[in-house]
Amino acid sequence: MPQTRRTYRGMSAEERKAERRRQLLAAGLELFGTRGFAETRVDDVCAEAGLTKRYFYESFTSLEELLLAVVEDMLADLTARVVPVIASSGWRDPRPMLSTFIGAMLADPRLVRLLVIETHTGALARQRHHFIERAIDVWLEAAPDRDRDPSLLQTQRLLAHAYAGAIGEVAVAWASGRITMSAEEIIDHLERIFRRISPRAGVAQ
Amino acid sequence: MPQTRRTYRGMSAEERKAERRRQLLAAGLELFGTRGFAETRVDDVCAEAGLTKRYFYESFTSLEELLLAVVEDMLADLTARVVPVIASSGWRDPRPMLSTFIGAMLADPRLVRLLVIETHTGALARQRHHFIERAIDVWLEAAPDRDRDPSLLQTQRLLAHAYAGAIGEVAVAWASGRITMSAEEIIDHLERIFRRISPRAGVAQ
DNA sequence: CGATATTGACACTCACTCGTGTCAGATCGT
DNA sequence: ACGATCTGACACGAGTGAGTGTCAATATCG
Repeated sequence: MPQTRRTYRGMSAEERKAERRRQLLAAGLELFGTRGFAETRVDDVCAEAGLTKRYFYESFTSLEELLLAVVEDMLADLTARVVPVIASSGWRDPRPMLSTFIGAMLADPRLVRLLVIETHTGALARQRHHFIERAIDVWLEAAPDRDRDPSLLQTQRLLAHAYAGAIGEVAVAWASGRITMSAEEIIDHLERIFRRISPRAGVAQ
Repeated sequence: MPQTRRTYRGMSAEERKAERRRQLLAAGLELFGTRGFAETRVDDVCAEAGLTKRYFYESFTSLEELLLAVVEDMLADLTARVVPVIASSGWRDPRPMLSTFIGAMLADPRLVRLLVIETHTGALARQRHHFIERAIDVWLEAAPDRDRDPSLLQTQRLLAHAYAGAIGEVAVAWASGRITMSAEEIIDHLERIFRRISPRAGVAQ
């Protein structure tokens, strides 16, 4: 049992631990995002991170905990990028929001696997739903008051899920090479879908 | 090594084997459709089916093979029910198709889990895509000639994926109690979404 | 009733992976 | 340089589940 903590390679104990945790998160993103959670072992993550099991259990107690942390990170990143965009130009022009959100997934197929596919199972489902609910809240926050009509809330919720599902499925189809379009074209189509689905445009029909 | 085959409980050897296979498929639907594939063991399926492992390996070589067979069955059922509906009134009035397709999932939450969630992984992904592609084909088959414009095919494909994703996500949200609406209302909304997304209505806009 | 096919319960081996432990060597503080 | 800490590689036991085998009990045919 070590009594004092020394610096190694110019890093303090906390820095080293944080760095190792970072490496593990990166390894988790890579493996969970490519071969998937079900096919990933603790030793695989360690090998990918260039560490040993000792340091895995230093920061996480199980693979699922690592998965949760990885998804948490990705969703936090995404939220941080998308929220201000929605808040500023969201309701008037949905394209910046779509471009940011979808662009991130099209830029890194691992995100598709991680955020769309893997989040259907287990504890991740809660994160998925929480993220969608938060998206609804943020969106309504930026909306004109008349759209906060409580009778429309259920509809909003349904539409949000429908739209999230549409984006996800298109992203999956693209990631597996079943849709051969440029990111621009895909965003064009999704923007058009969004504009048509949006209740704002829908009240009038 | 048995040399002759006898009848048991009034059934021939083939009938008994077929009956056992049927029981295993039902057990698979129940377990895969509730706790999910990842949490299901061979012994669980056998217990649910009221059989022993011997008879599992009589009809299947692995759990994944059983899963494939179960999904295959469900998709075949769904296809058999939806295709004629599309062929008859599909393009003019999408509601019967939606009612059939979505109604089946809302009537049995196990189908949601099985067809929407579990089909994202492994060999099932191919079945999922194959089903969607087939849906596109059948749909275009019933469409007026002008809609077969090849330049619209890529768009059709994207829209089909988007719509499939929307239905799936809504079904998941409903199955997990996050959407509290009657099946009728949900179908209403999805029909509206469909009518707006449909390229038929979209060319003008 | 006797012989044999069929069945169900269960024991058994094997492979895999988790989580922990050990230990020699590298690195740092003094 | 020396002692203590930190690190990486690997060994080890435990638990789980797959796939196969055994055997007594049961049902059928002659």
